[in-house]
Amino acid sequence: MRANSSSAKQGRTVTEEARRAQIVAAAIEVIADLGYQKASFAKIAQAAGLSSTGMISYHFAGKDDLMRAVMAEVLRVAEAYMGPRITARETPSERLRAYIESNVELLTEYPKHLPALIEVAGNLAAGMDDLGRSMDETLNLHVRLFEAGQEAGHFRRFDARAMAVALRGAIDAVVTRSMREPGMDVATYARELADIFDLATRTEK
Amino acid sequence: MRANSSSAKQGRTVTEEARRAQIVAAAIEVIADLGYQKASFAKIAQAAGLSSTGMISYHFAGKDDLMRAVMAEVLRVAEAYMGPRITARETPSERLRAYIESNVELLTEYPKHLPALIEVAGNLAAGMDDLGRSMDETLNLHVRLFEAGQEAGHFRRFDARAMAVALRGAIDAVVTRSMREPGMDVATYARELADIFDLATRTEK
Amino acid sequence: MRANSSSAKQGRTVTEEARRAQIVAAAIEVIADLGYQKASFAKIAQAAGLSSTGMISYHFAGKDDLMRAVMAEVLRVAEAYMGPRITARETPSERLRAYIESNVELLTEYPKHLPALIEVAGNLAAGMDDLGRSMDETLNLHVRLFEAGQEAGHFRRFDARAMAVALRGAIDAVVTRSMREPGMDVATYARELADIFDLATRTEK
Amino acid sequence: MRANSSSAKQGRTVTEEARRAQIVAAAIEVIADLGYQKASFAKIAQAAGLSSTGMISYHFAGKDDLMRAVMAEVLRVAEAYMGPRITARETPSERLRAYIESNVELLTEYPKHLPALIEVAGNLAAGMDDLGRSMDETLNLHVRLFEAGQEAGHFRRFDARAMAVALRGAIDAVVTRSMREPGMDVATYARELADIFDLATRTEK
DNA sequence: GATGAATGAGATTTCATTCAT
DNA sequence: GATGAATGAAATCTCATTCAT
Repeated sequence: MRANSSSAKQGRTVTEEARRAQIVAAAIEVIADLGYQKASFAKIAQAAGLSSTGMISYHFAGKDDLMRAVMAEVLRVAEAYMGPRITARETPSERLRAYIESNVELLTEYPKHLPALIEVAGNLAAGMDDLGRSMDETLNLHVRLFEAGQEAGHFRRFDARAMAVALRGAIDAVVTRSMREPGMDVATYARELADIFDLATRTEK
Repeated sequence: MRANSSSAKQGRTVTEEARRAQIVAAAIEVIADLGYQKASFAKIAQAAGLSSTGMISYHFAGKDDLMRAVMAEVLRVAEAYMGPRITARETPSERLRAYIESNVELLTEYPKHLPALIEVAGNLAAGMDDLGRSMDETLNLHVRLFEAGQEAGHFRRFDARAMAVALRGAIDAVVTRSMREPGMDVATYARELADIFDLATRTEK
Repeated sequence: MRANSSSAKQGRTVTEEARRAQIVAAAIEVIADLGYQKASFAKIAQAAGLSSTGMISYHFAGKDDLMRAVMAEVLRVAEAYMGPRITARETPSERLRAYIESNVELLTEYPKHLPALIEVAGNLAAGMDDLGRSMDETLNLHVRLFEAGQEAGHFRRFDARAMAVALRGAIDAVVTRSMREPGMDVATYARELADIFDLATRTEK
Repeated sequence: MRANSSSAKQGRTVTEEARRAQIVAAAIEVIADLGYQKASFAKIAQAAGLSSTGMISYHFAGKDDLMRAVMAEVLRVAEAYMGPRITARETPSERLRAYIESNVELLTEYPKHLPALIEVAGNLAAGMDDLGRSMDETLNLHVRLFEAGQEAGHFRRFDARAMAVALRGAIDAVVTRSMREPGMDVATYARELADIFDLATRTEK
């Protein structure tokens, strides 16, 4: 009966892990293409080449659980791509720029991941507090980065949380825009965003 | 019968206009509280004190039509509130600050309006291109504002569209955050956002 | 309150009679164009230039009552058109031919009437037995016509009721066909039908 | 999921085929008894012993799809019953008579099938052109049969299409009549109809 | 482990009808 | 006499989930 899985990792076989990955990948595709609303189990199963939705229910405890897995996967990919590019830089300013640029680059490398993330995050059901918290943690990361920069004297004094929210929102807006305007020149946006937050954070003369 | 109303104003009686307003108000409330997804006609009818969902279908041609009306109402309120506060200022910099601050203030004055707008905008069904375009127009307004400021020498040279997207996203992120954190100190965010975009746009020394 | 009218004539004012006629005419049009199913009060009211369906409910006791009136009107028009053309002939054979031809001609003169009749007759709700009986009467008329012809020696011996059913069905089929094929050459069908039933009824040898 | 089946045969399991057949059978029953209009999914599901209308939507893409299946089933049964009886005869005249008689006999063998077919055909929604065309093909079959008979000299010269329309209409009228008059003596009608069209088609002396 | 089938709740929409004015 | 507004039932369809095999 396979008492359904929660998002916490349990003992899973290799095949099961593969199936889950396949479903999550299909979900990301469908969510990015059709939006959260129309991303029904039926559509996802079809995209994954499965013959029934039962298979999804079998591997995930419910829609929420699947969405959790989608977010986790996107965050994993994002961390893998962006992490090294950020830590390769030394100063907070350079890291901030690297963060923005690598984040926007993700849009080119994995065009469906960030759109899917935004769709899911924008439709978090009440009671999925854990997911909300996981988004908050990402935000807190930004906050700490800004605070560290301030303490080191690289950044001017500003409300780190407000800056983090603005940064998140600005990047998300670029993602959203790229959904509506597929052929968009993403690189320009990356550069401009980096400039904006560089000017906004740098120590005033 | 009353068949189908489109979002374009037609000959409507006073009572009908009142009912429509009542329904739209209820819809804004419900959307802000429960999210776009769970804002069914049933919930909205209940919030509006109507006995059946048929009443909503009677006054609006469908969910899309109602959503159009919701957006129109929010934009109307926003324009009425923000417009005078912006035009009262003279320089582009001051107007930019007034724009940001009055926009965030709206969150205090009409706590459900902007959240509702964001929910609706984030769930635009395919084929509601007119709504998408109406959002684009708002963006274009920003673009023109920035370009005007640049030509007048008040703003540095930057990609006006990218700046507009960033601004929109940053403000929306504050709105979104305030939804998750009801007691939030909004004024601080307003001031910080204004500072950020002041620094990001001002002519470099 | 105008306790609603049944199809039996009561004391009606001139204006009321005019309104009823206007509604019936609109109903015939709509039924012929859209079919019985989609001929809702809303569509009929719209076609009649009325602002609400309430007006129809006010003048007719219900959908059944309206349909009764539609049938009565069509039968009235048919009788007025066909009656004289039939009685102008003398022999049963000639009258049979005149019946068929004038009936098909009606399709040209009043293109919506017979289609509407067929739609209504084909969707008689259970419990509208009176309407069913009124159709039966029309059929009985045919039966009597055939029997009279047989007794007078103009027609061969056949089951008059079966012949009547066949005739009714053949004519109705032409009407139905003309609905699906608007530009159809109706005259040919009229002539052929008349030939068929002439051959089928005439005294053998 | 099973999403949507079209009327074209796809890979279906045995169980599914059985369920579909069961639903179609129930639909034929309900349509014949209550008429097309009142044959809602709810009634059909009940007649089929299903617990919900969802089951029907699961197996058929919509009401249209179910109706298509109903027509296909009736035509299949009719062909299976009538086909051999017709081809057993040699001359066009005999075949015509066999056609009529076997068609009317169907009414005794499968009392609900032809009534259901007529109800469905009479309520074809706009946009179900394929169904209309499938009815036209049946008609064309008649046309070709008549033309063949004419060329072979067995039939007099007449408009084959008009004759086909008359034949179809006459038979349908018998079916319709048998619906209103359940205990009707169908055999008499069969014989009389055969006589009528024999006389109407035979080479004139 | 996996599949197809079944379920039942819930969504939007349409409709005929009624009622207060 | 007439109108617009309101009603509530019913219809089709979609969905996430469960279950037997």
